[in-house]
Amino acid sequence: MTKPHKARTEGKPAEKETAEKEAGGKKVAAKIPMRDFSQSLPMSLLRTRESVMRHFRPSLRAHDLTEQQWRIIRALAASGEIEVTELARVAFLLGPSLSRILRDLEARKLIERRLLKADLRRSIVSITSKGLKLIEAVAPTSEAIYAEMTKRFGVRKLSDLQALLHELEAALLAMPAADGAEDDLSDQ
Amino acid sequence: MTKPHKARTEGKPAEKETAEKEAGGKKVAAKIPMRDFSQSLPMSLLRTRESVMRHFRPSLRAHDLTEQQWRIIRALAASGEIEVTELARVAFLLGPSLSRILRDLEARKLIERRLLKADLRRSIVSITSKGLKLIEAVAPTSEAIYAEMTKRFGVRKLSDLQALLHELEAALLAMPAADGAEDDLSDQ
DNA sequence: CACAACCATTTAACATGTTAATCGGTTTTT
DNA sequence: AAAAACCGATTAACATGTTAAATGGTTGTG
Repeated sequence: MTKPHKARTEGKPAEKETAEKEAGGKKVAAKIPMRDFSQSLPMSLLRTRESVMRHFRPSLRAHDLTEQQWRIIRALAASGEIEVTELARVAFLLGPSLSRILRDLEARKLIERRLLKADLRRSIVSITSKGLKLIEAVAPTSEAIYAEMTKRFGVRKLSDLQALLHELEAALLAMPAADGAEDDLSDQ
Repeated sequence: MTKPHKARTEGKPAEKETAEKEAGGKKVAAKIPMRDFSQSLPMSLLRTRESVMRHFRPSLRAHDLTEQQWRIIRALAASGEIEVTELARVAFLLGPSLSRILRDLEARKLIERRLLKADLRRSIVSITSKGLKLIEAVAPTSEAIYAEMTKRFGVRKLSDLQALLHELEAALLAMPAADGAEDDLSDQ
């Protein structure tokens, strides 16, 4: 990928000597503020997600569950039995995190594991009855919160948002990944 | 940081999707429907954000920067000088995380700190010239990636998405937080 | 002025994110 | 079959997320 030479200033110019780098003779003042930082897509997604999770955390916490543990429990309840690798995919967790969490959930007897005789490298994970009870205890509250959110935001807008999120995800999955070995200008 | 992965294992049709299942004598009984787990709003936001960050990470990594460190550096470049508490707000980081990261960035001479004489509890953080150079080295690639994303997804849709994200965030901030003291049946 | 209440920041402790390395188990190659 | 190549899962090591507690500094009140 080539480097664009269009660092433009548009946000608020930083006072101080935030480096006046100029191309030619014009002072581009604050330099490279890039898109207003607080409005970058990753930040927007992060903030919005947090504004959502903020409402669910108290309920999970009341049942001694972290967000990730809840994701796993729910995924298991929805799929019955599932291999660790597949569980990592649906619960969107990395292997190491999943490994640790499964260890803890197993100790709490919320889930169970058994080896696959056909391939001893693999194991099958499933939820226990105790785990199911926990879900039954938490789900109503979660559903109520979700319903309230939907009501406040609007079914239609929520649906539109979900659609856009999926479209963006699809568009980016189709976009080739830059390997980070761009230009490597260690000079300067 | 937040960035799940790439656990793929295709050709693995997730048999049995929802609900009850009975393998042998083990009944992984039924449960509450709930919205299809994988389509929950938090998961959608998480996955989409990851699909975005996935493209930026290689570039950041090439410069030995984590996502959070980059957020801080950028926020500083955009605001000149700023107090720690305010920095935590704009970079969307919790105090403890920020404290650690600032310590490291200061050791790397990318940022500086000075106490506020008027109130010794507070300190002002600012970016150094070395930090600015780092930004100049990373920004072009980041901007190029962002531009490519915008091109693939569409300016209009990106704008719509940002708008919906903000609206949802606003709607949820106005929603009272459940304190999680519902029924509290301590498991056991 | 003494002191409690309050505030900004940091430290502590534990869970997860993340990449690399490791460890059995399985498949392929010779 | 034995060695090499692969593979799934875990462990290691370090950075961050998250809540609670500690540390110093500041303010309000008596």
